[in-house]
Amino acid sequence: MDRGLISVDRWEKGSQAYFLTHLHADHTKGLSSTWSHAPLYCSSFTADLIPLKFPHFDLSLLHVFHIGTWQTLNLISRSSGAPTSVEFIAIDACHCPGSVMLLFRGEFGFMLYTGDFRWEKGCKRAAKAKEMLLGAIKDDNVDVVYLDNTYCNPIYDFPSRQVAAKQIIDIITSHPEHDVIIGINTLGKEDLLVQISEALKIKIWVWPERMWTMDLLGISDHFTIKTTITRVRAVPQYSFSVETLEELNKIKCPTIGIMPSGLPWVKKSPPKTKCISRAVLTANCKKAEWSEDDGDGDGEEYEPAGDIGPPEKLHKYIFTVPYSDHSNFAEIRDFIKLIRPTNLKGIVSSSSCYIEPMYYLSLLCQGNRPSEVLNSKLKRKASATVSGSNKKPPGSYIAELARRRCLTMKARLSRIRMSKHSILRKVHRGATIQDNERADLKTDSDGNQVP
DNA sequence: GCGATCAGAT
DNA sequence: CACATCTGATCGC
Repeated sequence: MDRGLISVDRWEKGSQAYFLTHLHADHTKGLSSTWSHAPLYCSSFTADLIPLKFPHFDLSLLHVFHIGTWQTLNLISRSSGAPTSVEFIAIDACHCPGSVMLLFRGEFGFMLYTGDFRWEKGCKRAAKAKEMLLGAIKDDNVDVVYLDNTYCNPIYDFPSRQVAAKQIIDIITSHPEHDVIIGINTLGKEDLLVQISEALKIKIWVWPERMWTMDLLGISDHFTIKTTITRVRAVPQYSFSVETLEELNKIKCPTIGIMPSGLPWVKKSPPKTKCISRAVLTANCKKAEWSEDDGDGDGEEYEPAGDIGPPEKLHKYIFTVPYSDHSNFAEIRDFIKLIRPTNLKGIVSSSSCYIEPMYYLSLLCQGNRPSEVLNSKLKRKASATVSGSNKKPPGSYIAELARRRCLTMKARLSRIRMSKHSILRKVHRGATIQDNERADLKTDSDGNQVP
C-alpha cells in the first residue's frame, strides 16, 4: 500500500505519480476534489473535464501528456532509495473521449495497461493507434499486459459500433412519429449521437451539464438543451427505465427508448438467431450485419456453455442495441495476438469476468501453454499471475474445448451459489506498480494489492 | 454539516 | 444479464 512507484486508475496514498486513463466513475474511485497525493498524469481532454467533475481540484497537480510521445519520470526507487526513471507513452484507446492506454518501461519491466479500450477492425482511428503502439514497442517484448477483459469471453460477440449505430438510426427512422430517448452516461457515445444527428439532420437534446462536454469536444452544433425543438433526446442512463417510457407514452406522446449496449450480447448456438433482440425484429428493422468472421483462419467457434442466452423480457417501447465501448472477444484476441505479452492480467473483476483472460488467450502469449492455464484455472481466483515454466504438453484441441466447456459450466454453477453481495457487485479497477517487483503487479480479485 | 464509503436501484 | 451512474444511509471528523 505504501510502497508504490506509480498508480494507474488507483488513488490510494503512496505512489509518486498517478495516471488516469479516462474519466469514468469506476476509474476514479478514491479521486476527489481534495485529493492531493502527487502529480496526476492524464490526456488533455481528461484534464479539461476534471474541473467539471471535481470542482476544487488542485489543477497544479495535473500533468497533461501528449498521445504518442515518450516521456520520462524521475522517481525514487523505494527498495534501493536510489533515483530511478520510468518512461511512458500514451496511445488512443478509442473507448471514450480522452481515453488512453499506457505503456511503461522501468525497473519493473515493460508493461502495457490498456485501460478500457475498443479497437475495431476497419476503424481508422484504431488503426492509427495500433500503428503507434507497435512503433512504441518496436522489437521489444512486453512483459505484462493489464487488459480490459470486460468481454474477454467467446460468448461476447457483438458488431462494430459503426454497424450498431446504423441499427439505431434505422430504428429511429422507422419510427418517424415517435419521440426517442437514448440512454447515455456522463461521458461516451458522443460519436453515436453525432452520427444520428447527421443522418437525421436534427439536433439531439442533452441535459445542460452534458452540453458542457459537447462544447469541449467542439460538437455542440449537433445538440440542444431545448426540448421543444427535437424529438430525439439523450438522457442519463439511470433515468432510463420502463416506467419512464410508460409515463412518457401515457402523458406526453408516443415515445420509444433506445439503450446502446445494455444486454450482454451473447453468441447463441443456432447461428440464425444470434444476437438480435426481439424488439428489433418485431420493429421490422433491417437484419443486422453481424460481426463478420475475420477470416484469419482461426475458425474458433465457441458455443455458449449453457442456455442462458439473452433474456427475452424486452419491453414494447424499448430497443436494446449492442453498441459497446469495450472490445468484443475477437477484438481482444486480435489485440493479444498482436502484442503477445509474456503475462496477461485482467483489470476488471465483475460477475461476467469470473474467467481470467489467460484462460482463453494463453495460447496467444509467449511462454504459456493451455494445460498450465487450465490447471491454474482450477485453483480459481485470479491472484496468481500465470507465468513460469510449463512442462506438460498441450492437450488436443477437441479435448481442450470440452474441458473449457466443462469448466465454464462449473464456474457458472459456483457463481450461482455465491451470494449476490460477494460476486455481483462490481469492484473497481486499477493497478499499482511497485518497484520491488518485476512486471507482475499483483492485485486480488477485489482489485487490492496482494502483499 | 461535510466528505467518504457503501448498498441498492436504474 | 453490463456498464456507469445516481440516491440515500451510515460513519468519521
